[in-house]
Amino acid sequence: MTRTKQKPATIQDVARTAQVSTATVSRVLTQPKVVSEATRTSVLEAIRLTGYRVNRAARTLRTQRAGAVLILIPNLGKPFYSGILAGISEGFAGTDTSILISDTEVNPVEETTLADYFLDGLIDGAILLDGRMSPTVLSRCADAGMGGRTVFLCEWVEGDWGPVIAADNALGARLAIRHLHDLGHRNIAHVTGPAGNVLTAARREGVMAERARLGLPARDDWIIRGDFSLESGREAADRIFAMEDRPTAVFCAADMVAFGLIARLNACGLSVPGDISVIGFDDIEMSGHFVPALTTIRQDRRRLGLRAAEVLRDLLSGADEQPTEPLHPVELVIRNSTAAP
Amino acid sequence: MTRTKQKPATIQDVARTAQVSTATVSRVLTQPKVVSEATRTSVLEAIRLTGYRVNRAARTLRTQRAGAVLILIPNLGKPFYSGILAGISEGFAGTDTSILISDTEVNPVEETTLADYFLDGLIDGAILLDGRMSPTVLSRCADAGMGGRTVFLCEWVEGDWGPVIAADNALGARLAIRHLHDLGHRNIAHVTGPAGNVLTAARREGVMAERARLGLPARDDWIIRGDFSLESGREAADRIFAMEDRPTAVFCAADMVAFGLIARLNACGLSVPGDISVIGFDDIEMSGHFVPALTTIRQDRRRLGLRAAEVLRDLLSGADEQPTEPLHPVELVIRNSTAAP
DNA sequence: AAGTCTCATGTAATCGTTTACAGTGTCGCC
DNA sequence: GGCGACACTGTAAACGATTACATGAGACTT
Repeated sequence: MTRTKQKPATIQDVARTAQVSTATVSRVLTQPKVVSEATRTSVLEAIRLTGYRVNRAARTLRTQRAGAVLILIPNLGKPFYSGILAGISEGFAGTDTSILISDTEVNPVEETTLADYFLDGLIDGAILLDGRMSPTVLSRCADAGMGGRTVFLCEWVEGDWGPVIAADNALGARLAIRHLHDLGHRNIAHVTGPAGNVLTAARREGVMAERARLGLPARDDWIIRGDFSLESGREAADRIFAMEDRPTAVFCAADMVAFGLIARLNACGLSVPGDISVIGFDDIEMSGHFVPALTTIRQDRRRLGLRAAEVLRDLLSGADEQPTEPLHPVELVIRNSTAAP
Repeated sequence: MTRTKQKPATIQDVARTAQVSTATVSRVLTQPKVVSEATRTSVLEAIRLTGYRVNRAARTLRTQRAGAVLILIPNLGKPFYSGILAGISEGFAGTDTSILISDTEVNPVEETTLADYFLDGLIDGAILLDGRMSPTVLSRCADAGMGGRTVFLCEWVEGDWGPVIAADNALGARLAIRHLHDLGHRNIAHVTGPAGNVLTAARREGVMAERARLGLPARDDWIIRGDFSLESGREAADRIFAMEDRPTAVFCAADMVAFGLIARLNACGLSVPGDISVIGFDDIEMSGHFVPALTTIRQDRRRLGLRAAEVLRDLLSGADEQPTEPLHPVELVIRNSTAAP
């Protein structure tokens, strides 16, 4: 008598099977301590027998909690984010919270979308990795009850919109410059991220600070605007190649930029690190496999994701927000793309 | 009198405001035709006024439809998938269906997980991009009512588990071989995907068939096992470099493999396409930017995703399944990594 | 004028949980 | 013996939508 296409069992079925009330079954599921050992085991047995699974919609409706969080990612295609997602996922493991992922590239966050998620009761909170969100949108979201249920990760928006989890980008930049300086480089260029991006700002700031500290020449045309893309790396390479006195080393604000830059420099007949040293930022998976293997600044993406998940969980459970250390460590990974000039 | 932290408006509030019953409001939302022009506009006005949004949980509970589908992806980190996601997303635009994304790398599909999504009433259907799912898991899912609510995309599992949307991989492989042959190559190697993968099989089959058709030498050691990864490309390069009579051209089962291969060949002192021509498969974003720009076989990923979404929609709406053309076109994109021997 | 049909709307049951409140039984203690 | 405390458990009212069925008003037919 194998049931194949039966309707899913409800809490009623379990209650009937275990000869208790639905309330008791519910209690076994949500606050096991208050129900006696005997009935608890009998109910659990009934659950096993009936193959019961709690209906999320009903629970959500009743408790007014969605049991889900939204992760808003600028561009899923970027390899940078997979480790982050793994960390977030890990952080929510065992909490029967499901994770919705949305790509702001694919589904642009228009005026209301994010707020709608909250209003529709689809999510309890969100982790935002997109620093381009407008304050207008954010304040709408705050009106929608989003206040205190949002965490920024990696990127963020200026203003008091919620806790921020991020790597110490400025420190990373300083480490990069220091490394190049230690190798003997004095003329160091920097390919930045896109304008208006908080990471761009933090990293450039680090570059400026360290360059000043070390007394390195601060030429404006050695700060080259990029946008974290491979393509912008190639453009930067062209710019550098055309300079009369070229820098001997380049710090790229992202590994992808470094790849584009190196490929193009090679095509122009310049070798890395022979003629020019290049250092990146992020340490994405490919960086170790590239030729030459890329010297870069690593952020522990899994850990960042994990931490963001924890912070959001605390936020949602109303736990007293343990002050999170604002900046996560970064690490210099020395490989083959940097050498003495 | 701006309401800031008001509870969200319910259908009751709208009904009261518009002086109609909740049934009428509901009808305006779900079957606008049956309600008179006059009341409809009045209700819509009331909705605007109250800022009402339908509560998904309540609707799901009542209708027993989740209004969501699950996308199961092997590895979100692979750049290959972003275009696919965009297409899927496009395919569901305007259907108030939300899209859940799950990464089988991050959250392995254990015995029950996928089935649970269905049982919990969390999703109405799924698009599966992971060909590694075991038939055991799939048959559990079928028991959970998954039958006829699932679509395979790109990869698939042998057996009658649902419609399959995929590019014509065998044709792609043949085009690649033909292109190399047209350039004058006769000694052509192939770096395959991982064992047991359906794409690996289809592409290798295409290679075999075309090689036979063109009367090319069929040496077994020119079929090199890979796994779609950059790393496997590097290993293949080492193998090829060590051969006494090297092939003059290599067809890689994935662009990433080609990148690893080319980088390593360069490191060994072999130039591409000078010494060896290399062609990839997929045409991921980076392929056009790589140096040399990679000749490859393009699949229209956005379109594949779009089509999968459409098929799933039809499946869910119970529409008579219009027989989908089984294989989607592929296209040879000629760039700079292939040349005459 | 009565019957019938159509169209628009209202009434109320229902989906499957959770949980405030009430009830029962047992025990200890004055 | 009565009374409070305690530990469980049951009853039933929500949560916010959808929808089968009932109702009422015209319009049209005979």
